[in-house]
Amino acid sequence: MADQTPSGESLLFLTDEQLRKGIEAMFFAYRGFTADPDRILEGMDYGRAHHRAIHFIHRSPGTTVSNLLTILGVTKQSLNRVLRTLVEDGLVEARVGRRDKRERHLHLTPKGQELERELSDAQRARMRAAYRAAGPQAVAGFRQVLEAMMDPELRRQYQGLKESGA
Amino acid sequence: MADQTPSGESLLFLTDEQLRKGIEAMFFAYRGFTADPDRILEGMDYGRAHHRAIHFIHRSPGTTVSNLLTILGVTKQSLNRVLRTLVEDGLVEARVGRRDKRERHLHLTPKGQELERELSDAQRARMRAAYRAAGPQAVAGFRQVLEAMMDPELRRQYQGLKESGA
DNA sequence: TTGGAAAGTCAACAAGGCTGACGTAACTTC
DNA sequence: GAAGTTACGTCAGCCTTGTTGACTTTCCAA
Repeated sequence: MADQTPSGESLLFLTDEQLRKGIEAMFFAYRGFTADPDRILEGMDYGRAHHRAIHFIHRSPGTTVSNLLTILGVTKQSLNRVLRTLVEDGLVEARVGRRDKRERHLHLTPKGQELERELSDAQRARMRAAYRAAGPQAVAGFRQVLEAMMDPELRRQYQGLKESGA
Repeated sequence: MADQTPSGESLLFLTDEQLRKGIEAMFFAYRGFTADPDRILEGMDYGRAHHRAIHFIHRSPGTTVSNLLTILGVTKQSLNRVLRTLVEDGLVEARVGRRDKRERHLHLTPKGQELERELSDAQRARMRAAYRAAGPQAVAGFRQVLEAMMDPELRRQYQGLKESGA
């Protein structure tokens, strides 16, 4: 959809100048996007990597370590460092799999859920303000462009996650 | 603007679930956004930090070090390390200011411009594909939401940069 | 002339990526 | 039941990119 370009001038939105603005918008917006959780995390012993792990464990409770590895796109050594501290500090529980005992199924503890909520409340508040300011139609466009910007493999991850909640 | 919500159900786009999707879209899209330059840079001695410096020097030739500091939001020690290697390698030229000789005005050398073009060609290609797939209206929404998501100070940076080219 | 801004530099450190190698338990296949 | 594979953890070492703190040089401006 949205492929009809009735006249040549509709392509003005594809000029290098327009693209550069989009690139810089991504850069500055991503700074804002991570700013609130970063602020909350600093002072604690955690960083952005812990936030990501917590987010996706909350998002998909019971997910395995290797699932998380492919979603986050880091090495197991890197993820393990993060996960270990979260388990040690009692924010994440790693339950041995029932069918396959090699797997560890990850869950947030109540304490972990509390931090998750604090972080996502902050991040959602900013998203909500931005969404409200821009309006529903802009939001739809926002999501379309972002989705088109993903690597195909990541897009599948995103879409797979997108509806799996219900 | 865009605040008219004729009926309650227009606010459906502000549910926590919608916001979570937006958050994950940002996460995955940003990975795609940086993937191509990262690929080009790996193997060279440069990283994402060098790319950012090169981008903004290209964008605002003659900009000073402290301008760059506020735009990039890093410490001068961190930026200096990047800038030093770029100057040593002959990609960036730091000209002593004529009015204020304390300032260094930064320019890309032909060699620097060559790398800049390679990097931004890759990044623009992805943006262009995403823009084309989503269409002009979606692009407008995309930019609106991103702009609303920035910190006010960063938004001023962005907007200040936005038109200064012509 | 003096205060302070702009720039650069040295040193030390931390977060969070990476690779490589190795170990162990558990599942799968022959 | 032996052999191979998978999932996970861990040790060691390295890199990039961020941080703070302390210090110097230059030089504009009050």
